[in-house]
Amino acid sequence: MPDINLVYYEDNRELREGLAFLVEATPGLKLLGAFGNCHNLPEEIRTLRPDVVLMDIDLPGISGIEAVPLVKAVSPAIQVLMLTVFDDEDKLFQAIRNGASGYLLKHTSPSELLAAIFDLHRGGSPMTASIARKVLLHFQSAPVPATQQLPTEDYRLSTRELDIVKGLVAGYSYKLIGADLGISIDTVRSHIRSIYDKLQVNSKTEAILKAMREKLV
Amino acid sequence: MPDINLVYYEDNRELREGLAFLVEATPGLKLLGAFGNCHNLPEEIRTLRPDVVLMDIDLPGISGIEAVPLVKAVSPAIQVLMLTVFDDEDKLFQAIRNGASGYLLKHTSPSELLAAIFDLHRGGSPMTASIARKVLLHFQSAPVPATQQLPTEDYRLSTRELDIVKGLVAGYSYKLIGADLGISIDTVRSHIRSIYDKLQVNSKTEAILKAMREKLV
DNA sequence: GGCGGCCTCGCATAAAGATGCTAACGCAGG
DNA sequence: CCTGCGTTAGCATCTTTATGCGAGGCCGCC
Repeated sequence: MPDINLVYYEDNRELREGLAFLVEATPGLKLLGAFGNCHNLPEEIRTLRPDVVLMDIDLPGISGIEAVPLVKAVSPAIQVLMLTVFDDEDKLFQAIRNGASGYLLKHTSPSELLAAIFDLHRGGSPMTASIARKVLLHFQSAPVPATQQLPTEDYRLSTRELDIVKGLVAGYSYKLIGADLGISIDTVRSHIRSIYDKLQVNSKTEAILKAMREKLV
Repeated sequence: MPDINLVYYEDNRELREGLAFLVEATPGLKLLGAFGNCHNLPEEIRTLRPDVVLMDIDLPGISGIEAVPLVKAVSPAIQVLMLTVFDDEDKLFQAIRNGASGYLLKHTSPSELLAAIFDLHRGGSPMTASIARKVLLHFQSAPVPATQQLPTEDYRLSTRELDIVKGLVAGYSYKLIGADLGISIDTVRSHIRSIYDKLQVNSKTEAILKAMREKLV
């Protein structure tokens, strides 16, 4: 099996060099590059073509979290392992949503870090147990996973009324909606009336918000 | 620190005895009981009062998955670690939803298992990397905000301007916003001006939509 | 055939919003 | 000290929305 090719983003020079040393001493791993920021990330990733990217979260300029989608944009197959000193919940979930595949706290021992890299490359998602707990809790509390099926009350809007609502949600004025649908502004008003009636609102704003929240459009 | 008290449910006698041996040989752990099925689980848990329950998934009669809520019913503080040979996705998520805090494949080495028990007791959620990957994938695909984490451009709205935007997004009229913030409607207008300027829009609707989409509020 | 819902259009008025111009006050920074 | 920005405020004017009242055409249904 060929070596696992790594790229490392970390603004702290000592850590960067420490890991470089660690990786170079480990058979099966190859560090293609280590950088202090993500400003040239797309080019770096494109030219180096790593298998795994180690990403510090708190980078100056473009944060590690923002960098994840950039990596994934070059190639979704590249696995990103987040490294951080803080187990900030928000950042954790942002990183996960952005496509990170692993999440380790920096107090992780070198041997665990190395194991994590191999795990990651094997298709696993190594994470610190405390991180994993947070993820599980989200699963248990929030009904995030299954398709958030709110009853989506049926307001019985006609197709034309839905056209109008779409226009509203698109941010159009009555005039524009009318032009768009080829009807007069007064007709638009007319439809708006019945829409308000059915949605039980009395302003454009409320209608839009309700339509969006209940995903009528 | 007192020992971590364990109870183990596993129908395979060899495994049961193997783990009993392993635990007994480990300082800091104490096995209070090991059972081949969950038929008397509530009583067993109530009387033994373990800190951690190790639970095989494929048990005859009441499955390990069904058993998790029973354990949690006795005391939600008890941590449940699932052990299984199969990494069946459905079972995994059922177990998580039922309140399991950790999830290991049985090919896990004894030392990792022991580490997992300590992790669990410390508040972590040990899981095999491949299991963790499944969990993360659910996070990435399922959630509604899966659209994309656009860089959330910084429009440099002042705090007051954000107050106003919140009001808009809440569906309030200028009058209401003014009343809410204790300022005159003309001041609201004034802020609205600069908000439109910064957001590059020119209607309430556009501002609201932009604010919502870019989650400025 | 008549009833009701939907789509169309119009006029009118009142309320809300958009925008131009102006201006006072305080506070931070050059 | 002067400048810039945020916050406050007022006035004027035009546009957009909200709503009341009315009306004709089309279609499906009892």
